[in-house]
Amino acid sequence: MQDVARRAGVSPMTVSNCFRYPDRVQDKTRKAVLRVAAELGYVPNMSAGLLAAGSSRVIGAVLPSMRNSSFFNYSAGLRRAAAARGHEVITMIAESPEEEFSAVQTLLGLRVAGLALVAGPHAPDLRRLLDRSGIPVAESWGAEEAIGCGVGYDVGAASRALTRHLIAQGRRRIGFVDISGGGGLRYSMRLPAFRQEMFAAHLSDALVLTVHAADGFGSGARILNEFLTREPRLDAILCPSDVVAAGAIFECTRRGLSVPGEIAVAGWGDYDIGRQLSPSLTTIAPFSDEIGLATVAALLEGTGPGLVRTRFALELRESA
Amino acid sequence: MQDVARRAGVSPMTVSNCFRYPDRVQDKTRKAVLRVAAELGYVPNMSAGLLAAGSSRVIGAVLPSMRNSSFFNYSAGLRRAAAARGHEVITMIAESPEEEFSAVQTLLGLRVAGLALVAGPHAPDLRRLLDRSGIPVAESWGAEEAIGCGVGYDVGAASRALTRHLIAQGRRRIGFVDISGGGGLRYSMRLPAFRQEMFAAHLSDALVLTVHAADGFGSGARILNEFLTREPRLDAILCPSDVVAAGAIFECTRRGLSVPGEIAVAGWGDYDIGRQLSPSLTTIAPFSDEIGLATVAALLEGTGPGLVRTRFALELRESA
DNA sequence: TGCTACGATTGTAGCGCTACAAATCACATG
DNA sequence: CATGTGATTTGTAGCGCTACAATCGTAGCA
Repeated sequence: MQDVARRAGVSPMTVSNCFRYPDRVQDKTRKAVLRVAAELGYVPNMSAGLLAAGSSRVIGAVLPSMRNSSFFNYSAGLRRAAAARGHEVITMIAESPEEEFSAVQTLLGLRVAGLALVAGPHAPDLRRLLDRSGIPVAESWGAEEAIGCGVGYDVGAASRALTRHLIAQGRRRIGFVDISGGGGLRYSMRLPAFRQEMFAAHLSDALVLTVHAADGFGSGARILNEFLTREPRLDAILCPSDVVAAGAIFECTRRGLSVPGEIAVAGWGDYDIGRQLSPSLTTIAPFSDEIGLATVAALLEGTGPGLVRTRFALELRESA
Repeated sequence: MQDVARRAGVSPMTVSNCFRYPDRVQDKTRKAVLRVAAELGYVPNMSAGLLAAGSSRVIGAVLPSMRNSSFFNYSAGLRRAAAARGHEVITMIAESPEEEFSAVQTLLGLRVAGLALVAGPHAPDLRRLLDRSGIPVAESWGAEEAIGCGVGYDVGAASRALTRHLIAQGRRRIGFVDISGGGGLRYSMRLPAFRQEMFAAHLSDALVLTVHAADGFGSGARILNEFLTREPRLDAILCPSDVVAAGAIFECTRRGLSVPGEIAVAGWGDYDIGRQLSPSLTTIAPFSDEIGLATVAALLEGTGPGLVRTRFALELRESA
């Protein structure tokens, strides 16, 4: 900074202002300084700035992965909302509660302006660590018990809407595929909501199977087998993701079962594959980018703990 | 840090040492300090540490997306290699050269220990900025002209291997699907290598089509249409990704063309979908995680500019 | 007991920047 | 031409930590 100031013939303080508060500096001066800075390849040392000012313009996000389009869209939403407020987003991937804890420590060490977590199993000390840090925290896909501000759509309502739709279509023997593993926590209300609606319609809610998130396509055959063994007249399946649903549809095709004629298949998450599939997939669209937008808003507008509900949509297509 | 030192009855310097150089501190002292720190929720301010010490243990990575499994595996490789060396990885997503430039500035501002870029179109000033920064840089999927150290497999060799395989199988009228858009830059050697092999085998290399990366599945129908219009006796297609190949196979199935009987279809990238598909997809496996590992090694072992080659494999399955 | 050697611990100074208040400047007014 | 006003610029002090050198404590040995 000294060098830039000298070369531009101004004080270091003016250089600092050029980057942090451009309005405070006369147009001509600022342009001159910025030109010299570009020539010298000067990039302000954010660590020093943060140390001096006590506040940064970087938001930290911890994600369990970015493999599926939900997290991808979420991340895009985070970035868009942050950019609109002059902030940046840095991301750390953590695939276990331990990794998440360590990532949070790193981000806290960087003294980010806010921290976006994703709901799921957390390390036991995480909440305490964050409470003491004083940094705004939001938990995306979070529900009532969220760390900081929970941001997400009403999974239970979505599950009820989907179940009601199937019942309204005349489906009676509906198989429900639950998801296990860490990510499943975000969808823990799916099953209770399904049961509630089935009970209300005087239908059996006993056809429940569990798959691991990682199984993906591959589980389609197993699911169908097990369901049909237990209930040969099965007429609908509710899958926990479009990928699993795609696997189920592939297996139906292989067995010569028509979809949706003989069996209705519903997915969850509105992934690309669901649109391309034939028949195209009825699914829940979670508007994950909105979760990202709302998360940044909660972080930066300082609403504090609470619960922010985003939208979801029942996407009716061919398969159910 | 002062508080922790007071409560633990030691000097601030000892607290600092506990976190940075655990060996310098007696076991008993360290445990006591760490306990107090945990109680107080103290996390060392990395900015201050970096400012004082001039070096951080965080590596910055800029990715164009993490939608596909290549980047996901790459990112996992980065994290694994960094963890093995006691470092962390923070990621920024940038979908355009401008966003990439801005992300690099942020990461440079954080004074990361190293910067991992992905090959593709860059902002014109990026190279100069990085040269002056003095921070180690590597460009993954990079080739000869890489910024910093290029790390990646030999795309040309992979393309030649795949083409030779099809020719050896007796295919004569081979359609080649090229990819356009930013990401295509990483694969610019695919087409020249294909042409070279076709020429060497005295075959026509004129059946070339271009798709946009974003089109994915959807482009399958168009590709097949155009190829078959130009050459009704088409007997093979080389696709730029497994997703495009899957789209092509779907379209073949719809038209009643048998794969690989009448038409061989080859993908690229070894995505999940290629294994689940029926017929399963012959493809190039890029070992993206190795690119991540090698990138971190190049960054931290300070090999400087140069070119590091990782492996790839011709994954022969049912479709070609 | 005195002295050395070595590991553990502790001051001091300063990393690069920004908040804040003070100083300076440009310009219009009486 | 003195004076006031508001915009622009500039010192000063200190953010929280670590490198480095200095100091302390203690075990081993003559």
